[in-house]
Amino acid sequence: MGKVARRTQEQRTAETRHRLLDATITLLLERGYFRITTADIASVAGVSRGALTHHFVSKEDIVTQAVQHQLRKVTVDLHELADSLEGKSTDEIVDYLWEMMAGGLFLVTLEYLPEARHNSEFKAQMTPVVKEFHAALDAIWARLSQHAGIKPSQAQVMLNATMCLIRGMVAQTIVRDDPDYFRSLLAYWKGHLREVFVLDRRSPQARPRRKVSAAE
Amino acid sequence: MGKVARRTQEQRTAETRHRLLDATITLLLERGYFRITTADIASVAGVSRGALTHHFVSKEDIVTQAVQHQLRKVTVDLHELADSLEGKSTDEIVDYLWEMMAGGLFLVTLEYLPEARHNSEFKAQMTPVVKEFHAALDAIWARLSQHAGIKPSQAQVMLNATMCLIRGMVAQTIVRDDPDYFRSLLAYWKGHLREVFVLDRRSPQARPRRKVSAAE
DNA sequence: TAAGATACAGACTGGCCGGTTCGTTTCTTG
DNA sequence: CAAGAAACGAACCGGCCAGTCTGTATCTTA
Repeated sequence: MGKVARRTQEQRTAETRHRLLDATITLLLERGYFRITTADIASVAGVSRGALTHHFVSKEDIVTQAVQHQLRKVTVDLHELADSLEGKSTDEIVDYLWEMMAGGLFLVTLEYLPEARHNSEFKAQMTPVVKEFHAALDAIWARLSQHAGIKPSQAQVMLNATMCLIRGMVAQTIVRDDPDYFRSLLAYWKGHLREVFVLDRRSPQARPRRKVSAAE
Repeated sequence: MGKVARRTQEQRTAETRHRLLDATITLLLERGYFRITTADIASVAGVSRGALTHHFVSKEDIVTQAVQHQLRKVTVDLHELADSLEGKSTDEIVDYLWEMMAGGLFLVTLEYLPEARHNSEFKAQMTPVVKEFHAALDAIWARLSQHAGIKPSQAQVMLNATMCLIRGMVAQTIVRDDPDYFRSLLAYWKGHLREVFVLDRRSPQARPRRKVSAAE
């Protein structure tokens, strides 16, 4: 049988870790944090449990790093979205964020949140990972606000609200199978965003039609 | 020693079940679904595991019934809120809903959602419980909309959006310790609600409240 | 008040799983 | 190429826990 080509230690490590992290995300999504075992992860990754325990000191450790892995990929995607913003509507941005969150990102979050709430060590490991992502989001919101006729501070609040709305909706999808309901909520929110957010293609000084009350 | 007063079977059952359901909610909130055992629940309730297994066929069963118990109590509270709505602002309603959700209701939900997502039997048991609650919410929203003088359909969407926003925010509180952030989101949302409710105030029909149906 | 029914108590068990340990293979370095 | 280091594989173990089962107490009913 064809032996694997000779690789440097660095390559072996990178590949194995990568496979394990991908497998972890896949399994978090498919089976959830409390229903997967380290043996499952190793199996899906196609390596032994020994390999897993060699690279990650605990289950919490590999999950934390897997989430970081995922969030960083998503951050890259979002920056690409911000790159290609010409002619995009706020509707499209909302749709994009919804697809992203409902398509797995927030479902994975929902899997580890209960653990984070009750396992302080795990929470301590996860906190900086989440902070990094939130900071990245703020940067992306700032970029989006540049394309619109509103102040960055307003964009921050509105887009963070958008994310929270979507989070709540995704959570509800688990126990509420009602696409029309979610469509109506998204449609309402898109309408609201359109009123305030004017994605601008030419004139850089488009003004908001309404004032938004920022922090109290 | 003072023996327990003689009780009918019905009383014994009701009391034991009630203690077990209360203990389940308490423990779901404090330790989470996957970190509590049926032995824990029995212990907190002050009964034996035998009593628990006598009244509930499985862990999923007792959790489902405990959640139903909690949701029905919350429904009563919300109807009381709707009763005493004179002179209340939308700000106060938002604050009430936030306190309710962040104070435990949605944290409990977050505990069982992962199980519901991956355990189809559990999900099947939980679905009607959640549906009942959603229907109750719709009825309450209808009452609120009559009070505020806006169209029921609009109130449905806005108040459901409010709930989803709050859900997303509560989820985020677990990994984001930043009260100012959440305050600013709530402040923004209150402002938005004020605008809409004021906007539709111009056709106020001050009719007496009537019973409303949850039907679409 | 006796017999059956219901409520409750507590021991047992079989499977699971994360962490540990140790042996083997692959790569690096001098 | 030899020796050490890193990567990996696999068996083992100790604790945990939901469900089961059997025995006992309390209540109902005829």
